[in-house]
Amino acid sequence: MYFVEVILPLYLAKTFTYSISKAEFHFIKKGMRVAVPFGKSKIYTALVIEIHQNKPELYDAKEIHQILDEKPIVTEIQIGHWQWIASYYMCAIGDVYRGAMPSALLLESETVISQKQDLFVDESLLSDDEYLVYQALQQQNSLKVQDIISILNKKNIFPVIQKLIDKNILVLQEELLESYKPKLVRYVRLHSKYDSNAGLSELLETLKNANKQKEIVLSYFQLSATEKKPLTVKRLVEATKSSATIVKALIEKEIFEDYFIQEDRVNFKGKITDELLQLSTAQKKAFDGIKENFTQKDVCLLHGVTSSGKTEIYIKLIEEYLDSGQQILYLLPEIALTTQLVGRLRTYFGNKVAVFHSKYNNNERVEVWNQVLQNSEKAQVVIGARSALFLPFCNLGFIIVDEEHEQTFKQVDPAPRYHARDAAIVLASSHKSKVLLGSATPSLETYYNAKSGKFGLVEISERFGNVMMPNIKLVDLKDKYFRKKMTGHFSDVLIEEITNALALGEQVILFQNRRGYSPIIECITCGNVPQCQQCDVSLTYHKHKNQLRCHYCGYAMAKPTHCHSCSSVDLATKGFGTEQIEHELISIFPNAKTGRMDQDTTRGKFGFEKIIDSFKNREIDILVGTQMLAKGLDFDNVSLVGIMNADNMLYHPDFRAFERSFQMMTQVAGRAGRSEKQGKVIIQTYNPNHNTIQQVTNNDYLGMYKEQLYDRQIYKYPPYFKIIKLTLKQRDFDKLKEGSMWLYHVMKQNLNIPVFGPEEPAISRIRNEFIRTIIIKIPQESSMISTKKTIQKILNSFEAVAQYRAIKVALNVDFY
DNA sequence: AGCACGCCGACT
DNA sequence: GTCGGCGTGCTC
Repeated sequence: MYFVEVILPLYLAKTFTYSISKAEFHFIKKGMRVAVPFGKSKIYTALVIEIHQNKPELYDAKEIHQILDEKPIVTEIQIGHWQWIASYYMCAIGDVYRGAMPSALLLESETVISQKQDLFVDESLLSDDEYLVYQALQQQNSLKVQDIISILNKKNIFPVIQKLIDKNILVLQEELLESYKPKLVRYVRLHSKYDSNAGLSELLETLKNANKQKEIVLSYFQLSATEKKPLTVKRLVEATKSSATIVKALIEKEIFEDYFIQEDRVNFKGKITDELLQLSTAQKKAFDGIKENFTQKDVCLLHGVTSSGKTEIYIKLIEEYLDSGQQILYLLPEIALTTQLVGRLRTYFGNKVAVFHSKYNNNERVEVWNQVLQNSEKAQVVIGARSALFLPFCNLGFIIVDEEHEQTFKQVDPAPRYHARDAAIVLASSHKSKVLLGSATPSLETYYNAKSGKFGLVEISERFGNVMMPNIKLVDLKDKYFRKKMTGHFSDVLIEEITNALALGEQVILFQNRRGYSPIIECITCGNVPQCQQCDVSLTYHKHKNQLRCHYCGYAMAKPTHCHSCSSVDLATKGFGTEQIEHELISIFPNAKTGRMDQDTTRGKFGFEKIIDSFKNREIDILVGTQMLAKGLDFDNVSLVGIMNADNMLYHPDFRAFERSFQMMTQVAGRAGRSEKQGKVIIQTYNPNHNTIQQVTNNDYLGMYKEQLYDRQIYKYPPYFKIIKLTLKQRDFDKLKEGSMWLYHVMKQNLNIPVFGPEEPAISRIRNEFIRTIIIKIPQESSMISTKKTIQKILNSFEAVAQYRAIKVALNVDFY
């Protein structure tokens, strides 16, 4: 009796037991994948986490379907880390497994329908639907469920299939589809019969009437003599300016033969610089400080103002860990940033740099996974967004979390809702490795940890190359509107500064944290604002497509010509977004070239790079963008940054609104003045005296930190309180209201800590589901673990109530 | 999560 | 009478 415990890639908290043979028992190891039947018909890719001989008593374990790996592809450290994530972030281990593995490694079965061999069918006994399926099977020998759905044009096809099975016509099969395909490159060589030089002259003789073919054969000899390496078909065709057909003809004549070599999809072919990286005095001091800290502490915060040259320090540190033969993980908040950074790191570390992020396709991800697992030379330094954390490191020495304050490190949906920075610190401790957090505007939590001595702290207060901090000017919008000094959304001061910058051939960045043309359209006569049918939000106007769109569910409609409520044609736009700013720019500066960077213009794999590149190449004079601009991009010719409206960030109903506004404005301002000249920043605001705005102006991080920390303590927020947010969703408004009230009361009674809610969020309905939230605040002194246990118990009894079962509850631990 | 079962209203 | 809606329960 031999068994394995496995994790399934489903929302299931439990592990499952399957039986295996004795031979399999000796072969299977923890961390290997096995295909297992689960439920009525499906086969899933499960992960073995235990091998044992304890027969389950309550049920008969099914046998596994097949073993998928020769060797473990997940390490024991990973399994431990996943279990930590599942318990800390209160989600199912299956969720973590599914989120962590590249989907190409998680094969699911698909039902394949085919016809029985050698059968006689009396077609008159078939119904119309049955006949259609039968006919389709005469054309192709197998069909998928989806095919039949489209053939019959209805959803529930199972009864039809069942009848055909009963009539002994069909068979069903579950097929596992291997989705990873190695990239094969086609090479060409002389056919093996010419291995000895014997037939060569004869060969050319046979081609004397086929000039083009002869030419290629001669080129082949020439190319392989000069290049001294195997020749790809592609290269040969290009070099001879011929076509693949002629090569094919030669292969058919058995003069050439082709063969395939597996190649990595991602390959760096550039040059590695010989130059040694020289750190400035300030950088060197920080570098030494970090190393000094690492002798005492496992985590260190590098707090360096914008353009203080943090990257060079990272590179120096990476160099040291590389020399000691360890793997390095470099986490970035956004994929958009990787291209720039990868290019830079590759000039130092060449092919040792691997990249891993969500825009990579499945095949590319599997390759990086395997390289990391094998501790391959090619993946010594891994750069990636948060999910790179899940790679199978075996010898991890160092983790960098760059721009650690960025909220994109926290996954919101789906589960696991983990924070990559915090999970990285835990991962590092199981690898006994070090973590460096870097930011110009650290999160309050991290700075608090550094100040309290939990983390080391190293600060750089000057910019690299003695560049001055930008000069920040405030423009009071109330005053400017009153004095009629505004053109659209541009104050006279901003226009003047842009004019000056353009005259000097310098570039300008304008920041508006809102995409679209203007948020809403309002009827002047009756005040009606078009709303989304499925969500509790107003529709956003997009001028370019002349559409109204919902930013939550993606619903789009043509812009109405008249009010749907009172039929008036007087419709006005209210508020403004990037698109409108760009539009106004064009009329104010008709000669300047403008560009826009937001979610709408950066779609596609290289959308972002295209805009960045054309801005870098100075094809764009003025770039308008959303917060994407705030993310550590380096431009050397930007002398002016304008923040169109600082207020809409400040007044978000969120306890982090001021912290975030400070970070965002400071980061955007940091894009200004990268060369000798001091950069200028114009902030347009209705509240020039607001503390946060003053702190940005004076570059007063510490002031912001102290003020916010004080508020956090009073209002019971992190770092003093841990926060768990529960989001309840259901289509039925009343049932949701009732259920959330029940849950709130039970939580309140059983947890001796602050519980708030059930609150109706600002957007109370998305995709026709109503939403309520409950917030639980756990003080530092109470136990996180026992509180979570109690919460889990309460949720279990909540689900046991039949009328509440339809309510979906999502848990967000350390919600951001 | 998926998937089947089972019960109910609305159409050929 | 069937089709399709979604509430319920289970998966080693």
